[in-house]
Amino acid sequence: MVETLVRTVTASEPPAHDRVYRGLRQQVMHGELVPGQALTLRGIGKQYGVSMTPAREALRRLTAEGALTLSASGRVTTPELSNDRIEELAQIRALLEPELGSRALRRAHLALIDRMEVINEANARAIHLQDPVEYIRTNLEFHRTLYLRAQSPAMLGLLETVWLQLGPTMRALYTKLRRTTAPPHHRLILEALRAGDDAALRLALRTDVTQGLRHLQG
Amino acid sequence: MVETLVRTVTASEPPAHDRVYRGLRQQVMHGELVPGQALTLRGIGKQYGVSMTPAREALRRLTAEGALTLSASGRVTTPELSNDRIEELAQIRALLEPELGSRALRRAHLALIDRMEVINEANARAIHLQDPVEYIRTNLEFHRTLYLRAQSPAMLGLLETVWLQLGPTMRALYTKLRRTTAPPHHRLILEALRAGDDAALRLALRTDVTQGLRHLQG
DNA sequence: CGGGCGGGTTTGTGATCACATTTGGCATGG
DNA sequence: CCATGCCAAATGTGATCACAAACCCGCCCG
Repeated sequence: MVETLVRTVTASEPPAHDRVYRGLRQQVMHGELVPGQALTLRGIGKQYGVSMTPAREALRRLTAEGALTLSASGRVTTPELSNDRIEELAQIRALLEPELGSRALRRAHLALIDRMEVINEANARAIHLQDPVEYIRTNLEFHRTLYLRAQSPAMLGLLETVWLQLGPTMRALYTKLRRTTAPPHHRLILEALRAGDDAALRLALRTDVTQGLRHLQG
Repeated sequence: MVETLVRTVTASEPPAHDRVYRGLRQQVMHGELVPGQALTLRGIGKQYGVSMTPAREALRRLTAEGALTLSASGRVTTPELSNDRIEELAQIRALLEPELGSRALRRAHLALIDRMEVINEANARAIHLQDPVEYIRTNLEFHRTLYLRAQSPAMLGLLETVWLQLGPTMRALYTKLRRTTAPPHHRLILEALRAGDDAALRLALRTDVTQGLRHLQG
């Protein structure tokens, strides 16, 4: 355990804890982890080739964002959300996403819509291939591409913490219902964007969000 | 530095990093810290009688919530918000708080309103005494008492991170304008609650939030 | 055959240390 | 008087260790 004493610094790499954080964050948000999955300091450390200290910081950061759950004894797991909690998080999405979409609408140009179109095709492919992680990833990227244009970094930041909390659950839901049909309301979103129709866009975003998550609830 | 080797454990105290976190969080949210205030690991550690490790975890957690800002070199300070950012955070409050109030309205009973009345009187006292920290504290407690009834823990959690981000700025604003007049719209909020008027409550909350922060913006 | 109890193992917590980078201020030179 | 370079102090980062609590699993007793 002494082989990495010399860190060949090429160009000031990002800190180790940040690398660990980003890796885990992506795993959580994209649904690569199942709800209830346990994460240990030494396990994460070994996985990323670092000691416990950076692993601890990464986990602390993620739990602070709600991406992970801290048990009373300090154990860290991916969250197992109650149906009430899922419902509430969906309502938060339904509150924030139309607002972000509406703000983005004024600034949306054609290149943006084209880019969303491309992402949406990748999303359809992921559905056809039954690839849950890729489905979640492209779906979030579709939405984020739009919301980035809203120029509201704080609101987008809040929304991303909501996505983080839903990550493992979305994965579980997806593998449970195994949909093979096309993505539901993305076409409506794109049409509203092209038409510059604010009300239609808000509605399409809201239904896309609530529809996607209300399929379980039982 | 070896005097605390024996930790007289009486009844399983909370972890040190949590104690540090709570202390700092309250300082930030209540505006006890000025924007741009620097916090060092060793300084925090000495202040709370712990080593760097718990201090680091507390700071990491707070920066993850947006309560503190991390410079490129890893230094931690309280945030100095741009006017745009203040405006955006106010808009988020204006989006979340009417929603939370509306949800609480159905479940609000007289005892709750009485309690808010008491808090509001303490708030008026703080204004009269020109006590910014106590003003901010009672003002937030007034709102939180209402929102707790909404039974929407995730949404309230998001809102609290917004409050956290605004904490130092609210302090700076308060000491800058030194208002001595009564709190603006709290009476309207209480009246709407008593009347069970959803629309009036939403409006009163929204204006209370935006009014309070739009006084600077320069 | 089921449930409580034990003990080895795993795990989080906090302290400490070495190290590289950054910072801040002061002297020097223009 | 201001800019610049330099050095000591301050600071964040990551590794390692000791320790107590929690956990897990199998054994034994009822």
